[in-house]
Amino acid sequence: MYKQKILIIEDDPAISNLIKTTLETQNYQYHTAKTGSEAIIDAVSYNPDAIILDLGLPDMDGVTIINKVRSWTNTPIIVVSARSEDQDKVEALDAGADDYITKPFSIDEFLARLRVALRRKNSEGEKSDTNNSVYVNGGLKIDYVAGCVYVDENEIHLTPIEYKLLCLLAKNTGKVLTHNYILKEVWGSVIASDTPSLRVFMATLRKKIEKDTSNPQYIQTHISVGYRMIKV
Amino acid sequence: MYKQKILIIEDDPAISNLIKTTLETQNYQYHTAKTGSEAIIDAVSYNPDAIILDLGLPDMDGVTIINKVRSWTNTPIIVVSARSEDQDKVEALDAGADDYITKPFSIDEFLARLRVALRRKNSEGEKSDTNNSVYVNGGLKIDYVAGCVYVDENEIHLTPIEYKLLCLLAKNTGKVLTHNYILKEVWGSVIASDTPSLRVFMATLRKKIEKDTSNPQYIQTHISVGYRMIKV
DNA sequence: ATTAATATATAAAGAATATATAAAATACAT
DNA sequence: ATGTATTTTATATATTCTTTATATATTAAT
Repeated sequence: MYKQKILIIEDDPAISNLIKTTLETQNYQYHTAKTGSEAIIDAVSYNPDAIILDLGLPDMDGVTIINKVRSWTNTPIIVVSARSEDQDKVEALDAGADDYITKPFSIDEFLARLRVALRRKNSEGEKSDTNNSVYVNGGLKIDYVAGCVYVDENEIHLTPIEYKLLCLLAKNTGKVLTHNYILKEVWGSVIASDTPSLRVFMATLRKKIEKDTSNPQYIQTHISVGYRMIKV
Repeated sequence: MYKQKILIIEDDPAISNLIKTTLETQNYQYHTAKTGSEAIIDAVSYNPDAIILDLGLPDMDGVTIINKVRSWTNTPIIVVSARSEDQDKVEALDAGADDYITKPFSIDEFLARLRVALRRKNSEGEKSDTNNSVYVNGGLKIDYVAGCVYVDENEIHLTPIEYKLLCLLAKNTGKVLTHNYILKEVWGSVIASDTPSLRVFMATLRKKIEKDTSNPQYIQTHISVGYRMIKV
């Protein structure tokens, strides 16, 4: 299962360790940065799901960090700070922080607020994925999210292996895939004796998507090598 | 210019007035509700951009209100509460609240946190289907607020799990949901041994909403993958 | 070209797996 | 206590996968 990645930006080792241990118990993955400049780099390269930011860093103003990060991503930022003045909170939140917790803080509340941040990130993620996930090749259409295949606008039913097979070919349109490669990808095995089985699946798949199976439009045979999906 | 609409759910007139005056100075539009049941209705009809919720309402538990609202919309909810116990915060935030402020609170901080909530709402953009409190698909109708389900205008009775299951499928109409995803969302667990239980629920749910269970109109089986609600 | 050797397509039977659903057992709530 | 909801268990049915067999096609060799 995917562990969510948290970037901790904090120079005080005591707080940093507390947060690290807490995140470990909750099975999150994390990475730490001790300076602002380091933090900016990590925010890019580590690609975290959420950022925990201490405002009192030695080399850079907290608001500057928030602005820098916000210039290219909406990754949730939770500020953790010793300063409880209104003005500090307002500045950080208006700069683009999503939440502001003052030290000392309760671990349970901290985790709950982190969950809020991650929940939001997730629900936003679903939205963007939903659109650009349709494969179209001539009259053939694969909707990966819906898990459906259409031939000339008519939905056709594929078994799990047939579906995997078609997706594999589609994702590699134009490339010849060897028998062994296909077996490894779809079945997970490389037992050569499964090749006859692959042939049977190829036949049934063609019967479902090709107009004339003896003159296939989509899936081409490369004798003694493998198969290839053609861009029509 | 469009004034953003805030729904205030608060029975204490003193706090209510304070918030109202504050919002007025900032040029927000607002509407108030004094009870939970009133609040639910207004959340639908007033269609606010953000909700300010006091947990200590006389007629309804705060978490219940959050759950109800969250069953059909992601409108940001900021809880304002006199209770500062960790447990209260965690419960409200995990139920779906976006922020939690304890009384007495600073007006400036309150406004900053409100701006955070509204900023997010804007960046998420217009969600088309998701924001409706009634789901309609052919003869199937779900009233999320009332918690009722109708098939061809006749109300049917669903058990809690059946209802959650149906809502999950409805919210993801068109998408195939895997067994594990459904188990995680409805039961909160990922124990694979629960799959038989899921099957039983699927059967009873179909018996209640499908005309012919052996040829389902709404819920389609994707063998060895999961289930899908079809847009009829 | 003709023949032999090899590769592929596909039908059909058999084995393995997944699903639907009834019914019993357990847990839960009022 | 009683009724309702959920989980477990068992089993028939349906679907999918593999194997086997055979016809056809392709390649290689003489």
